[in-house]
Amino acid sequence: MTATDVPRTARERARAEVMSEILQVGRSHLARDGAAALSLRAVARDLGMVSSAVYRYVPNRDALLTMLIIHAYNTVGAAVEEAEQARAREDHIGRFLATCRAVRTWARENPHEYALIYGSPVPGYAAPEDTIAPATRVPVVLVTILIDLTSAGAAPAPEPVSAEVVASLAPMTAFTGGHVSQDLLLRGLASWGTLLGTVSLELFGHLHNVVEEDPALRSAFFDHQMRQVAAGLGLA
Amino acid sequence: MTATDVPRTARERARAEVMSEILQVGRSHLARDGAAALSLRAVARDLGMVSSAVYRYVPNRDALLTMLIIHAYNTVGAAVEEAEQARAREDHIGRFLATCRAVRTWARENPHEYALIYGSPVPGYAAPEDTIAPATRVPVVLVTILIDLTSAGAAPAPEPVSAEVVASLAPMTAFTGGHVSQDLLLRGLASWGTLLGTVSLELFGHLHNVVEEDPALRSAFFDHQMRQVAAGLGLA
DNA sequence: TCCTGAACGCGAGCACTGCTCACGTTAAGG
DNA sequence: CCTTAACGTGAGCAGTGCTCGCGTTCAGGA
Repeated sequence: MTATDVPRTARERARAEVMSEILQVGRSHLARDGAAALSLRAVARDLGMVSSAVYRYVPNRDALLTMLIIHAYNTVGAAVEEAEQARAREDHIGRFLATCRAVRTWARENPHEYALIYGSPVPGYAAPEDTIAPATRVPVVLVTILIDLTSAGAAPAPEPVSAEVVASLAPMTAFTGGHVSQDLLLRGLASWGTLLGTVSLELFGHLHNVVEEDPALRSAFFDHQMRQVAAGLGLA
Repeated sequence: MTATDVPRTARERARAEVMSEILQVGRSHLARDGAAALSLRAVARDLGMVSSAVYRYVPNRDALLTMLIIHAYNTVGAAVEEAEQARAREDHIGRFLATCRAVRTWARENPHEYALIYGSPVPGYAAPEDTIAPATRVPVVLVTILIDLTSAGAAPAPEPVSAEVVASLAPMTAFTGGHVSQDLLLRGLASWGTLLGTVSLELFGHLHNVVEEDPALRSAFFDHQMRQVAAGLGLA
């Protein structure tokens, strides 16, 4: 069971090690210079290899970017899950705010990673299959809060939603089953949009001359906005 | 007055023409391949020039991107202004929804342009001075609606806002004067974030397996979300 | 135990990019 | 008319992604 995916031979060991080194160097380059400047040759140089050697491990530059995307999704997902699980299960608003704050904090600490996953898609559009699972970690946390909120009977009375809009949510309701009202689901998606929109506005410089730059004030602003969003979800 | 900025000599004429050709070809390349693939050499080729010749007109690639950014801001700004002005001045919710729809429609028609201005910042971070005025056109429309709403006495009763959050809004209130309550301003910023967040989610593929792909359903979903946002602004 | 084939690292090379520079040409204005 | 600045050219530098043929090294079957 556990032995199957653990490297045994020296070669497999070496390969795994080189692989993780490539990823690590790639991450540091991404963090320093951003995705646009990520260069396989530069990564190879840092590793003391010739550039063509990395192609034994990584098919092309986009594949490396994809790995970094997956890593980014996983780190923000882990950060969010940890922050959210630190709150009591019945503290719905606390869990929600913790989630929002964790996303923003992670984004501010890793702006290039954030831009990579929530900014303009860098590789040729089609998100590889492997990215979708990590990408769902944060949304899953949010949806879980909505489910818990509903099963605790604390969800606001759902307002009616047109049949067409209900139909548009089909892929989503396949996940949530009937555990969350369509109305609350829509509000949840809106809050997801507001969260990412607000963080993107801040990180991408669109709050310049709009909201004071001072970090404490920026945090206060963000907190206020997220509390407002929480209120829209029926969270006290 | 008008004669000063109109080209007179043949040389100035030619220069202006080449300049606009560069921009036009740049725009078509951006629309086709995206910002990352924009190449000065390719633009030069399309123009029948040698690559170094374009440097007589454009200092570097980033400058060309900046021009495209400005152009993008202006086209989305114009589209929004036109859509919004088609509504009656007292139809606040109609103006708001028209604005939202215009942004989304423009974004769907010009995804790479949208990504350029509202996605990850491509050039070396610092947004040049020339971009800020065009960038404000859409937000100005939104704020104007809020001002009109307030002066029509139709704004919802403002809820109290902490002193710290008020302080964070200093740059913004410098623009609006006292014409809009701090609470409404914050809600307006949230709706701006939700609008961009929702459009970004859709355009950048984050609604995959979340909201049905069918264009009509996507539009219905977006409309519902924006109506919800409008309700949060006190718009019927 | 040997030996075959796969994995590996290397260096050269292709096509492309941004950008610079010295060079003739051309046109504008004193 | 003639100087000066703007223009377009082509060569060239440094960097990129990616490919390919070459020896080497190692793992596992005969």
